[in-house]
Formats: sequence, C-alpha cells, structure tokens
Amino acid sequence: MHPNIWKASGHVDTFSDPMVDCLVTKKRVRADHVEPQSGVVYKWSGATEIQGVADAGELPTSALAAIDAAGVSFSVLLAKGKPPESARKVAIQFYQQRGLKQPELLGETTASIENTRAFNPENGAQLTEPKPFNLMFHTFVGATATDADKAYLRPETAQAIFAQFKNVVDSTRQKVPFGVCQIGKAFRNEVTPRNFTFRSREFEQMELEFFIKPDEAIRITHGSVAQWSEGADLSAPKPNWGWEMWHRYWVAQRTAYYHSIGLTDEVLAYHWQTPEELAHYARACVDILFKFPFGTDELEGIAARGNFDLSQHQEHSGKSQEVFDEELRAAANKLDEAAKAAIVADAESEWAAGAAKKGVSEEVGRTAARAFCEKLFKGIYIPHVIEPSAGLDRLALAVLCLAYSEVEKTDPKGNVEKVNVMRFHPRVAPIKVAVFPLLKNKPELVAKARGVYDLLKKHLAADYDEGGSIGRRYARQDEAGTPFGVTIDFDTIGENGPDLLDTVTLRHRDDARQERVPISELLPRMLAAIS
RNA sequence: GCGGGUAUAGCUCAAUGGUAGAGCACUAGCCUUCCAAGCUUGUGACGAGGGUUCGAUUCCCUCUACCCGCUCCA
Repeated sequence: MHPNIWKASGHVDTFSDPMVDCLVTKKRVRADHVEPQSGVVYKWSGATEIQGVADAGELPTSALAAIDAAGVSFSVLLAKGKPPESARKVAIQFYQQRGLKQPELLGETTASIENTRAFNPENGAQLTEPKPFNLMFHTFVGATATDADKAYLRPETAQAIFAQFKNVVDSTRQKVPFGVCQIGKAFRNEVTPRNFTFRSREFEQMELEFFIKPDEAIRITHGSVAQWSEGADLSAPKPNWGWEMWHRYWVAQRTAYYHSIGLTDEVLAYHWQTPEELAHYARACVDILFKFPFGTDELEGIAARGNFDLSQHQEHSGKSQEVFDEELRAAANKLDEAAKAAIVADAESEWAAGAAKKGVSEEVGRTAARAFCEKLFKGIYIPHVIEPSAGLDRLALAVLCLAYSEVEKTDPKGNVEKVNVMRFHPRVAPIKVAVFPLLKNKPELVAKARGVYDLLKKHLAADYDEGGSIGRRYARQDEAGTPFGVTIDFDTIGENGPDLLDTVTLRHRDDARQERVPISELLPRMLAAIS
C-alpha cells in the first residue's frame, strides 16, 4: 500500500524500534528499554597481543588480529562498587573475540558520565549505536525502483478499512453504528519469529472496525450515555450506548465466540491495559490471551480507539471522513440553548485536559471542542471506532494446542502404547463424521455404508473408510480429531430383527462411548453439534 | 542481523568414500461381527550449489530452510 497511508496511520514513525547490540554478548535490546545509568567509564584506544605470545609462534592469525585491534577503541561503564579490574576483564573479553589470545589493553582513560544508555546494564559493555529496526517491509511497485515507487506490505489489515471508509458509507447505505471487517495477510519484519506459528513475519489477521457515534452525540439524542458497571446487560446493543458499552459488548461477543469453539475460561486470560500501557489515542484496550504450552500469550486485542484513525486519514488526505446523522440533527434542533451550552462546556473541559496531556495549550483544546460541537449540532461527526483485532494463525495454533492429547492404551498382549487424540470441538473439527462398514467383504454392509456416507457428506465434512479393522479406523479418526464415527453392522441391514433395521452405531471420539441411533436421526444430531 | 544446533522416505530413526535399511504410516488384495490382530503386494529419501576424489549422502566450502537464545503484543 502507498506510503502515505502508513504515514497517516502513524506506522512509518512509530512502527520502528531503535535497537542496540551489546558488543560482548551480542545481545540485542530496544534502545529505549535500556535503563539510564551513571558512573565512571573506562575507555581504551585499542589492544595488542601481550609480548611473547605472538613471538612464541602461537598463531599467525592472532598476530594479525593484534594489528587490527590496535586502533579499535572500546569502553566499559564500571559497575558501582566494583574494582576497575572488572571493567578490564570485560574489555579483554571484547578483544579476545576479535582474535587476540592474550590482549594487552592500550591507552586507558576514565571519565564520569550521567544518565547514559550507551552501556549494557548487565556487564557494563559498550553498546552499538542505535539502529532503526522498522517493523514494516517495503518494496517497489512498478518497473523502476525509485523512492516514488516505494510501497509497504501492510503490517495490519485495519488501515485498508479506514482508507475505504467513505466508499463503504457512500455505497452501502449503512448508518452508524456499523462494522467493516477484513481478513487477510499482514506482514511484519519481526526480530524474533518463534514458537511455531505464534509469531511469524507473514500472518493471517482478522480485524473488525466497528464504527460508533461519539458519546456527545448519544447525549444529544438520548439525554445521557449508558454507564458500564459489573454485570451490565451486554446481550443486545442499546441506542444509548457510548464507547465504553460498545467496547464491553465486543469483549463479551469475542469471548462468547471463543467459548463456542471450546476455548473455555480455563484456557483464556484477559489483560486490561493500564493507562500507562495504552497508546495515546486509545481509551481502553483489552488483550485476550490463551494459555499456550510455551506461555500465556495474546490471541486478540480489542481497542477503543476514539476517532484517531479516521481523523488521521482526514488530516493527511484532506478528504472529509465525516458522516451526516439525520437523527442527531433533529435531536440537536430540539435542544434549548442552555442544554447546548452545557454540552459545549463539558466538551471544552474534557478537550482542554486532553490537550494539556499532549503538551498543547488548553485553549487549543477548547477551540477544537467548540468546532466539534458546532458540527455535532448539525448532525456531522467523525465516527469513533471499536477494533477487535485477532490473529487467525494464533487461534488455529491455540485450537491445536487445546485439542492435542495423549492417551495410553493397553493392547490384549499387555503392551502399553501412547496414542494421540485430537479433541477438537465439533465446530472446528476438520472432519465431522466418518462412516464405516463393520466388514468390507460383506457387500450389503458396504452398500449400506456408502449410502449413509452419501447422505451425510452433502451436509457436513464426512469421511468414508473401509481399510483395516474397525478399531484401526476408529484410531485413525481419533488422530484426525473426528468427533463422530458411524458404523454399519448386521443389525443395520435387519439381520437381527426389524427393530434394529436402519439403526447404526454412533461412536463418540472423546470417551469411545457407543449408542444405537436410527439413520434418520444422524444428521439432525450432528448438525446440532456443529451449528 | 548475531551466537549455537539440525538437515536421509509422510513420521521416528539407522548405516556407508563404491547399488542407502528398518519400524510406523500409506497402497492393493486375502482375512476380520466394534476400538491400531495377521498374511501377501506395492509406492516412497540423502535440502541446494561448488570443491577434493577414479568415485561424495559420507570429507571441505558456500547458500538455504528449520529449531534454541537475543521481548514482542495479531
């Protein structure tokens, strides 16, 4: 996507972390994560091989390294209360890594220094100059590779929604509140892609931008804004909801979704970001986490982002991102001047405080608040947004981790073997049902089983298997995580009386339980389990 | 990008400076009346490039991918 999109979204400026490396341990950390330190710095202009070592015909490479290292300066911040010798030890380590066997330090000087971030707090060793590490991949679109052709691979799908916001509003006749969602690839130049597919440079992201009215608009149309409190009814949206209720609503909705595919509260965790953790434009953000085997980590973030994104795009593109709300204008027209003045006064004090936080004068905030209210009374505003943003790969990984189980089985000979069962919730199981004839050399059973398979496969992901023994086929499906097994036996074809005709064995994956079920009941039962 | 490790069949592992084996899985057939029985059959691999050598999967170099550590937030 065009660089200006990412300029407007703030990614070009903020999605870049300055990184520094420790020259001795090679450890890489974010420059702004290094604690500022004060103390005495020992500096050396270089090092050479201690006399005698090179002469002894030790290693020619060592002698060459001595020449190279003679002009390489290095410094160490002496830890408080430690002897200078400890700093020299670190320096010797540094020069040894450059090929010297027994370095002799040259040109030692000392100086005191205040609040520096140039040294590794762990060992005092000098760090490299900060190098920007941009999390966005860039490329060139078109035949020439000049700056004008530069483009970024999107680091999130959300900005495409904002950039197209007006198109959607103008063409789909939606009224706020409404949502636009997108699923697709996103790319980030991660320093450390790890933990299987948990963090990867190319990932599948699902984002929803749910656009809502500013709280002030709700106040105009409904007199007041619903306040959230513990236990509030979030089952269905109400017209007097402001951003906080909508935010809680989406947290509840997303939680209900995770529950519906088997991710219970036992394996989920929530992190409500503290005011210090929040991005400056965000009003609230909650992370939904999953207890992975490698640690509890994030699946999804749900943020209340105010109108930051659309405002940014409006500012950078010069194109209005405002919507017109007839209901709001009608309600505003009915307000008397005192009621309007109260709304303006509240907005003024709130915006003034916000401006002060950002270091702008309060008067700027008040002026902006007045302009905002003036438009609001005409029914015009930039929508605010609630943004659930989830990683699909992460969810898939969570579902796999949760489903995986090992079961010990003892065979008739007494041998214990470990078998794998994927205990997927039926809604996410890749195969919902497998159909087997009890025996494959009995044409009547095979024909009947084929018939049942044909019946089921039109409605759900079904598998048919006649290879090996019946137990083996059950085991195969357990490993694939198929929740239901259907076996056609001699009862099914009526050999043991008319009562059992057209009934089958329904076998359950998780407990190997079997029950007798008429063929006509199979589909309704399974559809109920997966819908 | 830095440091360490790994790379042989779908999986787990062998062996070898001279035609690469097994178990499981998979395929086909026989058999089998409910939880990986048995017999027979078949498919299938040395990550890529270069070097040394009469000959390299094996020794050397380079590259690539993956794993672990450098802390990120989908």
